[in-house]
Amino acid sequence: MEALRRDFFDRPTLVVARQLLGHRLVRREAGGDRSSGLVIEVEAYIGSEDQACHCRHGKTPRNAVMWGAPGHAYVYFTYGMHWMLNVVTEREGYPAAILLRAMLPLEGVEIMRERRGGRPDRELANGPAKLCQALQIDATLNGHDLVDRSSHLYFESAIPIPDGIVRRGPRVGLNRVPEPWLSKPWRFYASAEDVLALMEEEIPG
DNA sequence: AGCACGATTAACT
DNA sequence: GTTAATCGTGCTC
Repeated sequence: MEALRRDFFDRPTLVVARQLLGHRLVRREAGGDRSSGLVIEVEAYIGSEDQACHCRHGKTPRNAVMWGAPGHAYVYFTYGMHWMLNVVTEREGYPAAILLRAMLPLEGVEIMRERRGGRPDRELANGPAKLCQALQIDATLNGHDLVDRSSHLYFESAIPIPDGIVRRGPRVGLNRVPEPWLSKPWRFYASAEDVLALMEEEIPG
């Protein structure tokens, strides 16, 4: 499998968000083991006009990575206990990123179970904070280059997700965000069941 | 199956 | 002082 290249992320954010579905997020553990999963849910945050975007009030120490080069990780802490992973998109100087909201675990399921406190498998990474907990993602990965196969966290191309199983809708969890931003259909997702069925078609048995 | 709530910390118009 | 791109629990129907 090939790592995604930087120019994959140097495109309009909605295009990247849609295309990111079905690609594999790989965590290289300290001992060299891999854990990974297929991206099945994302949300786009685009520009300082987007009133749901962290960059709506300009550049700050927290959101600085979003203004930088595409293909880097923007990791932030929220609600006093949760980490969120984003990948930066578009040209340097234009703040945009994609929030990784859910993945279908494939490799390293055992270590994910441990990190997730023995929760049922379908709850290992079906939320942005759960995904980070499952892959042990925190501030040390903020600003990390995700376009680098030798690094601790990167993307690999995996299976294309057909339009037929892609769903789209408003971003979730937004507080006090005005229209039209509140209703922008900038969330893209596919059900874990549909993606599993797709994988069985590709590789019968 | 769905809703309400508390947890807990860092950044900040 | 207020807020937050969430999660898990506990309660009700």
